[in-house]
Amino acid sequence: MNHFILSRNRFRSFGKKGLMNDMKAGPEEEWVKSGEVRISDLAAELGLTKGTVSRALNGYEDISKKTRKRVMEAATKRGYVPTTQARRLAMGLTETIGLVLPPMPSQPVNTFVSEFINSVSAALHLHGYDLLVHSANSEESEVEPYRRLVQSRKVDGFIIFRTNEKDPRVNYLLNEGFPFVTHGRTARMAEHDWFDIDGEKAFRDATSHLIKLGHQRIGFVGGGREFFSAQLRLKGFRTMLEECCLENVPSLEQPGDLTGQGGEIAAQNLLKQTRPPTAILCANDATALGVMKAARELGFNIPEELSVIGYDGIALGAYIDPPLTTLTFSIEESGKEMVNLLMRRLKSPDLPVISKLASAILKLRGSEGPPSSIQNKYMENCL
Amino acid sequence: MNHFILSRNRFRSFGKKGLMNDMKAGPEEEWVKSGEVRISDLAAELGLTKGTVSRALNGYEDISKKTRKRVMEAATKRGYVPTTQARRLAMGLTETIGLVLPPMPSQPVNTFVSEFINSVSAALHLHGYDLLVHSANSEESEVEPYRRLVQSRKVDGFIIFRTNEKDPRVNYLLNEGFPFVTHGRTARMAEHDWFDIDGEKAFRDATSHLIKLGHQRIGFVGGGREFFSAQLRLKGFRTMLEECCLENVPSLEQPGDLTGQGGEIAAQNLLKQTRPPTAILCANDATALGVMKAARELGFNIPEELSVIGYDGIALGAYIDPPLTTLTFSIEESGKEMVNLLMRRLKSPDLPVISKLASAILKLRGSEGPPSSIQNKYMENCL
DNA sequence: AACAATACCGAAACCGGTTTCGAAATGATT
DNA sequence: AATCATTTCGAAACCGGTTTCGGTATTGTT
Repeated sequence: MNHFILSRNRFRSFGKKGLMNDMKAGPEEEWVKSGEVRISDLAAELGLTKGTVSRALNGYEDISKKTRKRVMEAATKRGYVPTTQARRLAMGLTETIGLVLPPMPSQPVNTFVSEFINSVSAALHLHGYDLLVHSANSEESEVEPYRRLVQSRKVDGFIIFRTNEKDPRVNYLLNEGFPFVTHGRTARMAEHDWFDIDGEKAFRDATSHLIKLGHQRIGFVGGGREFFSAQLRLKGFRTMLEECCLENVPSLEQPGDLTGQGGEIAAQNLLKQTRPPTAILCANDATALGVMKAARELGFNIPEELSVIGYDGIALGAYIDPPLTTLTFSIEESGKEMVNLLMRRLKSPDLPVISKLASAILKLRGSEGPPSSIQNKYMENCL
Repeated sequence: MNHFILSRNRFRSFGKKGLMNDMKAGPEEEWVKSGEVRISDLAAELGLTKGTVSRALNGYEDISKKTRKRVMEAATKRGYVPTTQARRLAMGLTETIGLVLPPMPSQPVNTFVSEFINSVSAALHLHGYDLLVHSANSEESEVEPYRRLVQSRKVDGFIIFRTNEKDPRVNYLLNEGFPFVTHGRTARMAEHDWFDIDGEKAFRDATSHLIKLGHQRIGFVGGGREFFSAQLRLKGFRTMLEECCLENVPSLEQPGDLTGQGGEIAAQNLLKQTRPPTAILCANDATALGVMKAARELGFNIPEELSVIGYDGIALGAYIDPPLTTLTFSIEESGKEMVNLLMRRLKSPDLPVISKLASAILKLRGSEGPPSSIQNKYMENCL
């Protein structure tokens, strides 16, 4: 809503059509400037009404084959493309999906967001949908952007990622009954469609891998408590420790914040202990990079004296020394699957919620190995 | 255009308004489901016509203070927000800017895209514009996505980045007379607004820095010839060599492709020479990481035996060993400036083209230093 | 050949806003 | 009190499509 005062008589170009009709008689009939022909022009040119032209182009069966052909030929010849806004208004839908970027860390290290946007956008396009990307203003409430987009009816649904366990965005949209799909689970995951990577299994795998290498004191650097996914990764770590009869040492579990700095601090806390861990699992690659940096500064050789494993599969992890072993998953698949879930929901809003869990795979690149002094006295007890 | 046949009598919910009017009499008047009140509802409720309500809300001066207040209060009370699609159709604009993601390398290396999208989106929002992100299908022509968006009138203008010297997208849009701004210069930069980082100056600075450290054999790993910006960086490198009376050795200029792999290959070509360079300048950070990897594998210590400098300022560079010295610039500023240029263009299409050149700064992090054997016999000749 | 069924298209309403234009109500002027 | 200028609002067109409904023209049937 504009609250400032406007002069009433603003310029408005009426009668554009007359000008166009003149142009169509011109000599260069084939070079049509894009998007200047309206359905009414086409109708007038063909001696039909715009309703008929519309039905012909949209495949209604009450149009004769001959007329349909005539209309379609004229349409392609004149380069007619329906104006999206008008079509959407008439049909009562926006054919647009919203994606709100969460406030970014000042120095993002992974390329998840751009890859994700890319795959989501591509998948949406196959369904004739557009992607509206909105950035969150860190000064306002997290749900505000969603509220704006819903109220102004700019989108038909949302793609949400980086969910928290208690997610205000999810609460808001569930309350509104507005369609959306999340990348990541939430406390209310039984009430909405979601896609997620099985981080718990991923960290069981990674932990198991380290244990098999002979590690018995394994550190863990997590994410904030608000990130459900980070909690699940921690759970996977603990589960596998227990399965292998390894003691869960609280001091070896350090909180992090999914950034490099957080990793540095956590690593210092871990490595300055009298009995430091021989391996550290990190909730993501950024954290792992911080851990590796701190380890170097404290004189730990990787992987001889300390194994490090991350999560995210960032491409540049392959170029550092040593290359970072990490858990990877297909971002492209994530985008595709989420779009499928969302399209299904838009088509039939009352279907039961469904979800999809994909798995991450451990990409061994060299930042882990057997501990320097193998002490596998407990190993016989378990498999 | 749908070409499949549809049955003619599809369900359409007319008369939704009657239902709504019933609801508004209900007991829970304050909990309004978002976006269910139309301007006609508001008008009926107030005993006004929708034209009057519209003018009141949009600040026309032919509405009495009293009426305006009444309307605005009712609007906020009922939670009225105009339907974007309808408003845009009536006003003949989309208030949307398109951004087409170029086909990504399978492993994107930097976070530029997501940061850029974020800043562009935020800047657009300040002007009441939305950002439509479209992904390019690698199988079709580069301009096809642009053509589609123009023809269907989904956007009012474009933000283009990663320009090539001869850029088909630029040619198409110039030909259409469609507004856009580029991030990066092109062969036709005199004909369109653009924003760019002064890569030439950046590489003059970096080269100068290395020369002052005592380097005399400096290698350069570039990007493909199609990237105008990479060419300009090369130019800056050459210029500074010449200014300092250093010989330009062709074998020290290696082509690259802006990826880590390309950097590895180029570094091998450089370092296996009988007189390898003591420093290597890279057209971007991904390349620099590849160079560092290859150097390590060939037994070169960085920075003692080889200095490496990149370009992009990726955050990950701070976490590797040694931390990567690089040329950085503000992506946020890029986004903001480009949006400013574009908004200006949309407001007054006939203004002369303008451009803005921002500078990168050399962020010293430790991957460069004086060469092991200082031979600065030429240094006295120049400053 | 008369009549019912069907194919085909025009007319008009509708989506939800914005803007123009003119008329009625109000206020100022003489 | 009559006249004129202003303020204020209603009526209606418009943006560019889609969809409903009804009326001809055409075809099919016996």
